[in-house]
Amino acid sequence: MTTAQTRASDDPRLLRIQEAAAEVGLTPRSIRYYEEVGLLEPAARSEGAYRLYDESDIERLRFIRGLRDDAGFSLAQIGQLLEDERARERNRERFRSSEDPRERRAILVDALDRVDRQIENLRHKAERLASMIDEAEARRRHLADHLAGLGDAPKATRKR
Amino acid sequence: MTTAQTRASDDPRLLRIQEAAAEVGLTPRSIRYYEEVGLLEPAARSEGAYRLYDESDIERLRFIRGLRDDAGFSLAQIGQLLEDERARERNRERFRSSEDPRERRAILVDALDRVDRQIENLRHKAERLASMIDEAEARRRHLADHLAGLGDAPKATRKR
DNA sequence: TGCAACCTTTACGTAAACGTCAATGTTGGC
DNA sequence: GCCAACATTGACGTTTACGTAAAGGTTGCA
Repeated sequence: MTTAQTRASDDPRLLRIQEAAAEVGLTPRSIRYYEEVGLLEPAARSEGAYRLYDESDIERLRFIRGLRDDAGFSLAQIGQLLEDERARERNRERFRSSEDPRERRAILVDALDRVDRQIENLRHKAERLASMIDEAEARRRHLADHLAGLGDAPKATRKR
Repeated sequence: MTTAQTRASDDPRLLRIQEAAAEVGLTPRSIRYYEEVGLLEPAARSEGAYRLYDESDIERLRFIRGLRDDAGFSLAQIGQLLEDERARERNRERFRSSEDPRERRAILVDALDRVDRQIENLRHKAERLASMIDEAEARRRHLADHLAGLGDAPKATRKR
């Protein structure tokens, strides 16, 4: 029996790799590499095996790029974060399908532990950044004060 | 056994590379590499060309390590930050040795611009991290609520 | 003075995160 | 049904940030 599946190649909301790359600011090579190391898989493949990405793939790619560029995480760390997310999903499933209150509680405690560790980790990074920002702002204030002390602008000081 | 008196050549407060490495939690190789790419130079060399590090070198190495491990900066970025710091130092010098108010003002405006860009940069990273922390904390609260709803601990849950 | 435990430079090896061909297949408009 | 523009899977090249080994010099204690 032939399954008349959603014909991926027809859906205009699916992007080919170059379009997806342009959309999120990556290169096709990077996206393929992320797939190679298990960070994501395209939602579908065309008849001729072209990778096709849907909206959630795009979000995921944006997430990865953000962590890489903005937060400076390695792909391994990003993989860990994504893996944690999947683990949470699985745990929710386990939790829902469990009847034993002791087991349900154990699942929650486990999840709580992991989240705590993750928060600790992120906080550490954030604190380091915060103190760098503080220092920079202190310098900024110092400079601004000096500048104010010198009187105003050099050329056109007066506003008509 | 001998009392291992770590006398470095002249000044006992100068550390050889392995001691410095142990002190800050790096390897000698890394320190040499940082020197190779221009991140620091040892305060002195012994008669036989051993690298000798003083207290300010150690601080600098700690700084580098912190940025690398905690904040996830690349060595190139760290180099940029250290370079900025040296540029600030030079600018202060230029500023002090200048008489012309217009030039002094220009120097300050320039410095202010650079600091602003740096702050912008750091803020971006910090915001990304902050939102990740928020999400994690939301999950944490959610889990904690569920846990509380299940009734209390299985064993000894007395908190202080 | 001897020598073990450091250190030096030089150089090749490696893992991560891609860049860049090359050979070949797919799509879609005319 | 043709063909330019895209895609595929290798496979090798590159940069960063070191690890590691080799060949030899230095230090300092016995």
